Amino acid sequence: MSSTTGTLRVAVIDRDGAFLKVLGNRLDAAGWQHRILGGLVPVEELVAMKINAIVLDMSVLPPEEAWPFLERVCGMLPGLGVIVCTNESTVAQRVRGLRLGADDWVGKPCHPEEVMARIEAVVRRRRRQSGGREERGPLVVGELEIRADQYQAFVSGRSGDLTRREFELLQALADAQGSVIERGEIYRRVWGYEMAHGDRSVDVFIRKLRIKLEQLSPSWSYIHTHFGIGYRFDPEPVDPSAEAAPSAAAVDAGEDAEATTVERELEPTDA
Amino acid sequence: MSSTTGTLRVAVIDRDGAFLKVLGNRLDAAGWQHRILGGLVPVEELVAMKINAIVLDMSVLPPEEAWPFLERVCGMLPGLGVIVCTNESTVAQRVRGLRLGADDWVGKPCHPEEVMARIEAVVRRRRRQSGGREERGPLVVGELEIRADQYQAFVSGRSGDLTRREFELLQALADAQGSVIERGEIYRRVWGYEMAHGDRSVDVFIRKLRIKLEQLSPSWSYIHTHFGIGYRFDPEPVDPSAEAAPSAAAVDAGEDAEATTVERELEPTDA
DNA sequence: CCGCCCGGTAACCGGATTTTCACAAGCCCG
DNA sequence: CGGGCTTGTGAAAATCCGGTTACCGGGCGG
Repeated sequence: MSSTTGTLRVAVIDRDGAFLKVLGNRLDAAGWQHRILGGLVPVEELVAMKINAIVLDMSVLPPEEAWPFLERVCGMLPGLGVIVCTNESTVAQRVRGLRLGADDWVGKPCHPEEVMARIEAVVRRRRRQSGGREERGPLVVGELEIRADQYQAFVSGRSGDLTRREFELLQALADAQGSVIERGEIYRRVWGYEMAHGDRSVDVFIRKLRIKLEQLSPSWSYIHTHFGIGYRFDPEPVDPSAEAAPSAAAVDAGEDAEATTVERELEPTDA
Repeated sequence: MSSTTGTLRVAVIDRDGAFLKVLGNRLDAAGWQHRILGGLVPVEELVAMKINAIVLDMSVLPPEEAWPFLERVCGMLPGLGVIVCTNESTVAQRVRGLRLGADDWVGKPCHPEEVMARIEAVVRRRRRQSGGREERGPLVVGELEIRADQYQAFVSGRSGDLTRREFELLQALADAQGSVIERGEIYRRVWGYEMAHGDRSVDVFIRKLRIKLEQLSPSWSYIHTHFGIGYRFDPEPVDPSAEAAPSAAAVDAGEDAEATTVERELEPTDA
C-alpha cells in the first residue's frame, strides 16, 4: 500500500519539540518532504507550498483564531489532507473540526507511525477519487508536448502515435529530466519488474521511440545514449550542418532509404 | 458542511446492541439509510448494496478472517469509505488497518456523533474531486444530448434506448471529456468496484453503446479506442469520403503521408 | 409457465504490439 | 589497430488486445 503512495509533501504546525523531533525522523525515513511551521501561517503560504497534507495542533494557535483558521484552510485547499493532531479534546470539538472540513482528528499523545498511516489514508483516498492522474499538466520539452491524460506525445497538435509502452518509456525518461538512467532502472520503472540478464527490450523500444520522435520533430534530438550506462532525455536542437555530408554517404550506401525514417535534405549535398 | 453531504448509505458490521441502537437512531435522524450486518458478509453483497461507507467492528469477525476481510473490502471497493470502529487496539493494529486501506479507525467507546462526523469526512473526500455535480444539466456533445435525469441519451428528441449500464458507461466516458480512461477505471466508475482480471464487460458494453450511438447519430463518431489503454469520448464528425472510395484515399494521401509510418515503396506499385 | 430483456461470460479471429534473435556497427581500452 | 563488449537495426516469432458473436441465467411481465 505504502508503495503506491510515493513521496509526499507534508506541513506540520506544532510546537511540541519531542513530538516534532520523532515525527520528523519518521518522515525523513519515509522520504517524505516536510516543513515545520511554528504557528499561524497565511493560507496563501500553504497554497504556495504545494503540500499534500497538513498536520495541525490546534493548541498552538490563539484560541479565537483556531477554528477560523481550520475553516479557512479546508475551504481554500479542498485537495489538501488535513489531520488535526492535538491534546485532549471533547467529542464536540472533534465533531466540529471534522465538519469544518478536517479529514482526521488524532489525540495526543499519539504514535508518529499512526499519524503517518493516517496521512497516507487521507491522501490515498483523495488521489483515488481523482482517478489517479489529474494535476499532471501537459509537459512541454523542446517541441514535444507530453500529455499524460492522453497517453500520448504531440508536436503542434500532431500525435506521435506512440504505443503504450513507448509512451511510458518516454515518460520515464522525461521524468528524469536530464539525468542518465541505467537500463535496469528504466526497465524497472516502465515494465515494473527486474530486467532479465541479456534483455534488449529497452534498446529496441528506445529505437522505436527515436524513430517516432524524429518523424514528429526532426530538428530536435531527445534521447541520448551513454555508452555502458543507459540513456538520457534532454531536448536539444540538432545541428544540421554536422551530419548532412557524412550521413548521406552512409545512407545511400545501403538501399533501404525509405525503410528508415525519412528522406532528409541529404539530397542537396550530392544531388 | 453537512448540508452538502446529502443522504448516505451506510452499512454497519457490529454486534454491540447498545452502540447499534444509539448509532441507528442518529443515522435515522440524519436521514441516512443504513443496514446492520451481523458478521462476515461476502464482498459481493456489499457491492450490491451500493453503500457509501461501512462501519466495521473488527472484533465481530473471526480473528483469522478479520484482516483478510478488511483487505478484500478495501481492494474490491476502492470508492467505499471504511471506518473501523472497534474496542481496544494497539498502534500496530491501527497502522495495519489504515495501510490495508481503511480510511479511519476509531476506538470504542465512542460517540455516535463522532462516528458520523468521521463518515462524513471520509465521504466528503470522496465527493470533492468528483465534482459533486448533482444538478447536472443536460449535456450536449456532438449531436448527442445526454440527460442524467432520464438515464438516457437523445438526438433531436429521439431516444437512444440505452439500458441502464449503457447509459452509465456513456456518462462515465462523457464525464472525462476528452481524456483517455483505462478500462479498469471505467469499470470502477460504472460498476463500482475493482475489475477482475480478464473481464471483458467493458468492451462488450462499449460495442453495444457504439451500435446504439451510431444508429442514433451515424455521422458522428464518439468513442475512440486507445489500444492497450482504454477508451476516449470525443465527438467528432465522421469523414464519409474515407470509406466511400478507398482508392481515392490512397491518391490524396499527400496530407498526412509522413504522419504515420508509411514505408512507401514508391516504385513497386505502378512500376 | 413462457418469453423477452438485460447483464455478464466464453470463445474465436484478425490485427497491433512486444519480445526475441541474429548480425552489423560502435565505443573503449590496451 | 584489434578484441571484447555495448548498442543499433531489421525482421520473424510469440503475445497481447480488442471486436464480435453466441450463449447462459436471472428478473420480470404477461
